[in-house]
Amino acid sequence: MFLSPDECAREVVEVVPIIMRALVGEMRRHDATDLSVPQFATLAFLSRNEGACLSDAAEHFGLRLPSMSKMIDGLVVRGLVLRRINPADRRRVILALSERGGDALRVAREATRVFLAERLSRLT
Amino acid sequence: MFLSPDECAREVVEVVPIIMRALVGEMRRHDATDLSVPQFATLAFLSRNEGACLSDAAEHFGLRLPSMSKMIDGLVVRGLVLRRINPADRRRVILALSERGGDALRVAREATRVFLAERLSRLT
DNA sequence: AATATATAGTTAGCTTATCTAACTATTAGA
DNA sequence: TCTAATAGTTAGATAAGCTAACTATATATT
Repeated sequence: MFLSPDECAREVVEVVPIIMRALVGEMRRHDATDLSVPQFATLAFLSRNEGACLSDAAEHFGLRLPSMSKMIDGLVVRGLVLRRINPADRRRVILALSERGGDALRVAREATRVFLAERLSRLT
Repeated sequence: MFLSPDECAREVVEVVPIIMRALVGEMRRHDATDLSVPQFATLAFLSRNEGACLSDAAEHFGLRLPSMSKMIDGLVVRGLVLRRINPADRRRVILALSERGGDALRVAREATRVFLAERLSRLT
């Protein structure tokens, strides 16, 4: 049965955030890597976009530059992401996963896979 | 075509938050009522659960009591929600929409409906 | 070539939404 | 009656987003 626009709006605005919060909460409790969802997503983006600059990442996630900058900063401090200046355009930055970042991403992906598989198997 | 567990995990963890943020951002820019998504969801819950107590709401949203308490507090201060002590059990609280809260909810629902309808009509 | 404009990022400081820990007040149970 | 449990609040921390204002670099215009 199809949803009316009102019902659809209700679903999106009321239900999706609840699902997301539940997921985030569960992951916080179970994820061995101790990555937040945005951190996880950022590592995943960089693994598929080696050498992206900050603006690339910000645009991909629909974030403002300062937000993205802070996000990346946390990952750089933790040694998961490498940030160096682009010699061809010294305003720009070149981002890449470090070896530890790659490891963390693999662990987080596996943990997420296990978590979701377990959850999904409980649904009808 | 079905998604592999890894792909599914990627979708959920990377794509859903982006969609949510986009939605929240758009709504912030367009919504005449100036309600955040959690505030909107809280009003909607109360409109369907007149007289709920704080724990009911917290459980429904998967939040801790202090988080829910703060949330409600903001709405009470804005005059959108009424909070009074349950005379039958004076530990409990009885929550309800005020008249203004009902109005705000109607306006927000309509704004959301318009926004989503416009967005959805642009998808294939 | 010199100056003006545009772009890429960072810093500072604010807001919202979540959490835990510790507290108060009230009810229920031994 | 004294103790346990329950409902909610307060205090304080953290994460993730924002805007405004800044620096540094590159590009464009005279």
